[in-house]
Amino acid sequence: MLKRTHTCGEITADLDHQIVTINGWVDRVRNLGGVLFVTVRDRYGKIQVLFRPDDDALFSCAASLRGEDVVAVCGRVTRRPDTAIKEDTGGAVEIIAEKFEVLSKALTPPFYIHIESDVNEELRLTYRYLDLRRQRMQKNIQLRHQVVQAVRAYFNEHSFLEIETPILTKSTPEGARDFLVPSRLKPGKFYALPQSPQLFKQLLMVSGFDRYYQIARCFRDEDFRADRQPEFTQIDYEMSFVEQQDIMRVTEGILKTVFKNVLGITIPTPFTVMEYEAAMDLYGTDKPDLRYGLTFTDVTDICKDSAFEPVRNAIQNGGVLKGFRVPGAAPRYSRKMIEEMETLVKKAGAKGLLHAKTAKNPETGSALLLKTNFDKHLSPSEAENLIKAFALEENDLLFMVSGEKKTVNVALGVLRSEIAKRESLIPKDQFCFLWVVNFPMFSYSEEEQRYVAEHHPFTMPDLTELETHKNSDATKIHAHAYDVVLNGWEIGGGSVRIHSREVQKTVFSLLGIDESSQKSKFGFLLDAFQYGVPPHAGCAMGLDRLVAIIAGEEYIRDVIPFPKTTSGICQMTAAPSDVENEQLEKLSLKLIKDAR
RNA sequence: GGGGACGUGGUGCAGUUGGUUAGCAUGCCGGUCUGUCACACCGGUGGCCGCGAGUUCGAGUCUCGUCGUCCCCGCCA
Repeated sequence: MLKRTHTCGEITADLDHQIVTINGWVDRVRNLGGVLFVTVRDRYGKIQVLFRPDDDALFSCAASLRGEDVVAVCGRVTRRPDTAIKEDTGGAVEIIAEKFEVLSKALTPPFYIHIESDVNEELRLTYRYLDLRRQRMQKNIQLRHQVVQAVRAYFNEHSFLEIETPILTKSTPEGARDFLVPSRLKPGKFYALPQSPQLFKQLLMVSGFDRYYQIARCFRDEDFRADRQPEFTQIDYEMSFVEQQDIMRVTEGILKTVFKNVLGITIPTPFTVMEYEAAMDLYGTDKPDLRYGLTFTDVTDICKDSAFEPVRNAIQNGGVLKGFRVPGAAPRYSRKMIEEMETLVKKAGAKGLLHAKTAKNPETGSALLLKTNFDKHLSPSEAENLIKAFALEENDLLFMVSGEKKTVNVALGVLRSEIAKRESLIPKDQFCFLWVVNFPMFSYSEEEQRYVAEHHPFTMPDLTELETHKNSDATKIHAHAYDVVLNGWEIGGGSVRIHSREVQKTVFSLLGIDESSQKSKFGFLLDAFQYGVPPHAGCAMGLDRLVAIIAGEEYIRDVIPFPKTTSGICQMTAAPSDVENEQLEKLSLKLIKDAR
């Protein structure tokens, strides 16, 4: 085999006149009859090879080359004629072939490799190894590597130890559904794949490894989304003898290093900090995208005596009236589009959508008129106050929703992000980081008729609030938890952890985990908490989401080499698949019914 | 579990109120061509319209079911 002396990307004008050998894939063949051009590609770049007709055998052999054949070419690097150098279609040099070998012939691929074109996702995943050859995926996978290296560089420089934790672990209640792995040696018992290394990293703190990190694979058996896969990767870290601020500074440091090393961008730190409640009130989500405005204004007071019954009733029942202004959008929104918006907020739980458009008053020529779907219920003074409260100008569009506060916020939040998309208000190439802090510790699950942890059960609650509200309304207790948000994506989250056995038991009890379950499920943690526990805190960032944002991708599938489809199938290997009955027997398992 | 979109030569798409021969681009194969770079030009190949029922004289088109992919809700501490 002709072994490469250089990669395709390394062949530049510096090597002019030198004899080189390259290995790679045939990207493209252009046969002009008397002269043959072959573009050869590897992961470092592309280089044009020229076959001249002088050597009949060589030329006719090269003429049979097809896309994706794997070749070795030896020849002299030569400056291309000036007339043959076109802008951005390759370098100033080419290789004039003297010898070549076909290392492997290729079938015609099922989709284009050499050009970026839309391809059915199913097909891409079936032939993922070919999809990964394409420039976009090559770029994304390389980018992912760079991000991981930047992360490691930061941690290594700051005395963190990279420590592995088990993949075969224990199923725990709370949180996502576990993937289970049957045990052969303990028939009828199961391991679980980790949803995160949470408890292990806390135990590492107990062990004295006061700065830990891991690029950790995590597994959750829940349904998929564009930003969710059943297995995903977390940048996981934990520190002892620290407080919330310390973790925030470290997280900012990691992100600063990543953006500097990968994109050459200096991101401003520290990040903006926003209370959970403020995020909900202003943006209707706990992960607001701050690249655009459209923040909400509360106009409950203005309309508390509204003649419009649904609004008045909502307010009298302790609800709110809130909305936001879309500058200059009025002429672009037809009745039909506004109906679509109404459908959207109704899906999100709102009872209805109030909307108004502003126009110049033809009589005065200056004051604004509100044209609304609740005109007849709106008094002139209410109209005027609304115009003031929202700072409305001509041709603005105003949306408002009334009802219970949380529902209103969420509905407006959904609307806000839809409007931002439609109005193209989201700037590209901008990175808006923020911290969301002071989350509620618990929420009440109607379905399960109990409190559930908003973050997780190992999060340190506000101890004063815990004492005050634990026997009355636990939803009033806040948690020392924090999320890092980038462009509307939650890219990470963490908390100060409980390091007291008593507090931990109190939280378990509030979650409805009785004494015996505490012992069987979390006994090892409670035991460990009796042997000297450093105060500790940590965080985990979603690597896939982070890389997707940096790569400008909308779906994390596009930054994962071998992802699964939304139904949890690997198109390429056809996993999950049937297993032999013998395998089941060894595991003491039997299928309830033949699902095949 | 629920809602929505899509499924037509290898690939990306079009296909009108149901109407006789399913188009276009590209790929692929063959030919011409000595500076192309998604080479160009000429010719050709290639389709059980996802699958199964039904309505109809007649279905790519309408109806029902089913399978698959994607998006969203639920779910994801």
